[in-house]
Amino acid sequence: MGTKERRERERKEIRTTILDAAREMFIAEGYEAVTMRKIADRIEYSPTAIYFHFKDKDALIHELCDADFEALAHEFAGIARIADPIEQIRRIGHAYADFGIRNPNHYRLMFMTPHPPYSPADSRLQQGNPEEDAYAFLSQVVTQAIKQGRLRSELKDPELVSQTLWGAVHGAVSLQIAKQNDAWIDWKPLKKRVSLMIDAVIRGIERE
Amino acid sequence: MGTKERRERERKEIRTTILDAAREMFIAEGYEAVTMRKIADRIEYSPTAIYFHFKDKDALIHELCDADFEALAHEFAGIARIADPIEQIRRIGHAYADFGIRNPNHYRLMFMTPHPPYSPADSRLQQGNPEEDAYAFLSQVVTQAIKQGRLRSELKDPELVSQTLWGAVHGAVSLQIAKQNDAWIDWKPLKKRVSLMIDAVIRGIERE
DNA sequence: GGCACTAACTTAACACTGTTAAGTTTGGGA
DNA sequence: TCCCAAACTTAACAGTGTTAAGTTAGTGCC
Repeated sequence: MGTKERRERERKEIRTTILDAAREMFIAEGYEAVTMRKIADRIEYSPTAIYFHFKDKDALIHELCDADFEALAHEFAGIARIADPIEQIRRIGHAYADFGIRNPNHYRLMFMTPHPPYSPADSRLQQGNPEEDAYAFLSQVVTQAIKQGRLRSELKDPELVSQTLWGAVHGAVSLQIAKQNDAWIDWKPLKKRVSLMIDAVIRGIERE
Repeated sequence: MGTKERRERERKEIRTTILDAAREMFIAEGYEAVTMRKIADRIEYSPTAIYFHFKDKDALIHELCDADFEALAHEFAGIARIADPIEQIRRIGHAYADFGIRNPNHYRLMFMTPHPPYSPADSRLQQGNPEEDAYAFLSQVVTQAIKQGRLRSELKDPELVSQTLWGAVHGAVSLQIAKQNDAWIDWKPLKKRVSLMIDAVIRGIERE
């Protein structure tokens, strides 16, 4: 009696169809372009059919982003093998910036848009697991750096340092995304800005 | 025959009434809350009346933000009297962060939201004038620091340094605005994050 | 085989949004 | 007094997310 299984499989398939259509539109044109009606058009269903598979538009987009949080954590994974924690921090910074620049629309939604409070319990990702939680990975590396006496002596809180490192690179990336077309500023090449940001902030926290 | 003048004065008055209503809603609830109909309700006009005074919603909000760009530049003005350029940079950083935290909704629109290309010609503010252009003020101070040999010898481009400094503080502020309610992260006190960011990045660019 | 039930959909509508076309009021100038 | 133009209103359009109600089709059971 594999009908139940088949049903569930079909259900998952159409779920994926919806997600794929949404992702494509989202990457190409951003959040506003992902209208329920346009998704419906593309997958040849009625708009309401989507609500059978997702609570609302937010839930849909949220699921899209969850996958990207995981992808980010995975991009960090290769860095785990490097021995020097300072070099690890540098690599994390560059990997993070690359991710943001490659996925500006995801990045906007993940890190530049205020959301209603969202509990880790709502995510399928496991908080604190460095393989799935990119922030946890950074925090782990910073903890290592502190333990090894590589940071200035007054920097004892790995969370505070992690949040500062994150903020620095996020600043460079998010200004690029939000203001790259702003003619008011004569923007220097992105790569230079990111590199200087990472170098400067690392130099600023490193023990001399 | 002061009727023409009176007409114009009345026109300006209703313009201001609209702007004031919009600003209030905008501060309290953000961009989405500023609907043309709600503004109209509050000032007891029809929604279409607003279009007589502003091209569209974007133009209205834009005018709101222009005033805030100027306000930011004015907050910097007091810093001009300080002699030490490094101390000036530190003060600019703190003033900028304060501004963002005090005006999160303005900040979002000014620095966290991509806009269609916007030429300096569209603004009533004068680009490059440190009294009206906050970025120009920062850039001026950084130029001074370089001239006085206060920055590391490889840092010769004041624009690149300014953009990095801006990015760093912007990173701390914008993460706070976008993610302060995100339970995934155990946020350290904002003040500590901002201070460490400014100290770290200054130390990272300063000549030893 | 036929009945009933339910998962998976569709149609139609609601309450919003920004925006515009067309019509109305009002008050000053000739 | 007539006219005209500025300043407004009413009504509508095209779009949005979302939901209530109705339909279809396929499975499980007697």
